Amino acid sequence: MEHTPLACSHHDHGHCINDALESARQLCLSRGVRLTDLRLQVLELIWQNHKPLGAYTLMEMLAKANTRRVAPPTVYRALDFLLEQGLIHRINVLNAFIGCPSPGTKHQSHFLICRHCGIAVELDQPQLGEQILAVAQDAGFTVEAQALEVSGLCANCAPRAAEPNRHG
Amino acid sequence: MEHTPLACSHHDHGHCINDALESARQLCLSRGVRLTDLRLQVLELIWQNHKPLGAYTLMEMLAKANTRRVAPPTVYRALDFLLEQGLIHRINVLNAFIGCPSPGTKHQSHFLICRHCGIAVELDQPQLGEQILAVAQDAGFTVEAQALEVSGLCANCAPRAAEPNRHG
DNA sequence: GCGCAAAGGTTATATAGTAACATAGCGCAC
DNA sequence: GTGCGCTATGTTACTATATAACCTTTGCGC
Repeated sequence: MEHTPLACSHHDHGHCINDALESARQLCLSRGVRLTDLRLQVLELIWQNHKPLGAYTLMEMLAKANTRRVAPPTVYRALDFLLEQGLIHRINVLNAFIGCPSPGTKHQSHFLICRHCGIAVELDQPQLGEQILAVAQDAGFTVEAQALEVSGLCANCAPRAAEPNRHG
Repeated sequence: MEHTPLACSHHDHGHCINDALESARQLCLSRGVRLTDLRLQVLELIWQNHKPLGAYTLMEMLAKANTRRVAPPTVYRALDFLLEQGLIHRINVLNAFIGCPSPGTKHQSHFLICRHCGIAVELDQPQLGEQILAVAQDAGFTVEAQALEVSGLCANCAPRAAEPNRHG
């Protein structure tokens, strides 16, 4: 299985993937839920890089990895499972999905999304979540989910990126 | 034109609408852009209540208000214009659009979205935007847009709303 | 009036997501 | 081991959301 390198910075991404898959296995085991082959494969594909993947892209990748050709419901069911278990997040602004680097700990879905390289980085800032929670509670609102999606240019792309948004 | 009342609290919504439309007219005038009949009508429909409206719902409303029957591109172009001018916001998690109560002032798209009554309330908390900006900048990120979508139950719905999400 | 640019109309199609029902795998009582 | 029941996956068809491409109309300066 080919490792698409992280486009905008250099790190040991194999490590990312392995960690993620291992955590996923542990979590599912401890929760008594089944991380089936399909679900694992989808999670693995999502972790190939740090770019959110659309459900249909994922379908193509599954077809190319050829092991199977799946229809939309199959992919969506796997994604639903992974979402429920907190192993992935949905990026609404992109209609796409990305792996969660710390699925065990309760946290919000806060992302920086580069429009140039397409990478989405999850923020780990509990106090930001607290702040948002506080503002909502002040308004008498009962929070069930937070989705913060900040769009712009990442540190690597900002210098060389001009105007248009092209994901490469 | 019928005024759908705000479901979860009582206020003079006619006032909301009139203010919004008047600001829109002023803004477009001062910017030298054209707030055409169609665009105005779409904006007016969006302001009928405080629930985000989908593009296709909007199409039906236009058809019923009968003045015209429009195809998707027509609606989307009007929506694009209104988005560009900052007169409406897009709620990604709902694939829907809602009026902006203060289109003149630069601000972010921060919403509390009630899953029970469907109402979305825009937060006006500049310091929250600043905080998010600061976090992003610390990560070397150049922010172009913020989208904060907090889902849950509003003050009016929380007491009587049990588990499921039904929009009424 | 003429010509340009912007707005809107029309057709077709791309992309994203779901409903409903059939089949397969797996654990367990017996 | 057989049969039952539950969960996961396969399959077909469809709904919902959004855009491409091209054409016609309108507003407006000259």
